[in-house]
Amino acid sequence: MHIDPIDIVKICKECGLRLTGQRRVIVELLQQASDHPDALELHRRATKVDPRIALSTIYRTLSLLEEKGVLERHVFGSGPARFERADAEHHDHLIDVESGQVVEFRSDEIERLQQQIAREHGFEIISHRLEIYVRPLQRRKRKS
Amino acid sequence: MHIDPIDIVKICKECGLRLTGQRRVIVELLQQASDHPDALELHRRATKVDPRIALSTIYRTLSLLEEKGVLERHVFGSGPARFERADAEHHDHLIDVESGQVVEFRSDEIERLQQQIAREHGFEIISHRLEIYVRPLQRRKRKS
DNA sequence: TTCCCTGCAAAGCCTTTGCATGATT
DNA sequence: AATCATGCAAAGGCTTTGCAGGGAA
Repeated sequence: MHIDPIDIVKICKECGLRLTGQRRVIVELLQQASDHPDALELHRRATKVDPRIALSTIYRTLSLLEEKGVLERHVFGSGPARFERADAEHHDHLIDVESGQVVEFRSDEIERLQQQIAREHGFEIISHRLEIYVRPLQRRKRKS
Repeated sequence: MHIDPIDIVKICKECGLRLTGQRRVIVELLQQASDHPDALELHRRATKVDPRIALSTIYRTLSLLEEKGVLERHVFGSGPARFERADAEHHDHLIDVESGQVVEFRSDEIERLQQQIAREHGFEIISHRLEIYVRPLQRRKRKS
């Protein structure tokens, strides 16, 4: 499965936004990220490239890119918002509460069931989120 | 479907907690609530019964009752935490983004699929949340 | 040159916490 | 009487915002 890179040049051109160094850096970092970093983590990574970049710029850029549909914002548990590239194909998340690791999955069947449930209640779906909080499976039971 | 009332007397007795007027009031309000109020809203309602009750007491009591398994905490979208009685049977939520109304539903099939997905990834489920953000269905298309 | 964008600091929202007072056991 | 719970106010985390200076078009 190939994912097109985020074309920040094109996005800025189309939206009449300015192509700043900060935006380039943030997009590049999100491009590379295989995890789901939050604003602070992104700021840590960004300052390694450009030490002058401000946390507020991170927040502003993330909101902007989310608004343009380039990024998705997730809030797991009661933690800070975490971001990832908007995928062409929607997916949901398994969150390992012990390690904090996030695993993506997709179930067409669950998607279908949701559509059905919404329709039965007289609604149409705008968006949804499904988060499954998990821990690694124990093969054998043992004494605690 | 009948739901047993929250027995705050019993809960306090069992947990070695004190049965205060504030706790009675908060539990009583949650008992009656058919919506999913947040702490501030609960405080508004509580002060009508006892004007001296503090917001921090609301928060403390809500956390306490959540911890005891009496209440469930939900965070919809980016809003404040909202609370409801813990039901014997788990359910998920449809959130009408236009009215803010919350509709509960349950799908055994979705529950089953989640179990299966978690297992396939080598995890066991601790908890999960499924929120479907919706708007009322339009019967006919019309010009905007 | 124009205006958008940034950095900085301050404020905002929701929630938690420290501490002295007050209530329940 | 001994604790535990409360009220009040302050602080805490995350995020947004106001504003003046800086940079892209």
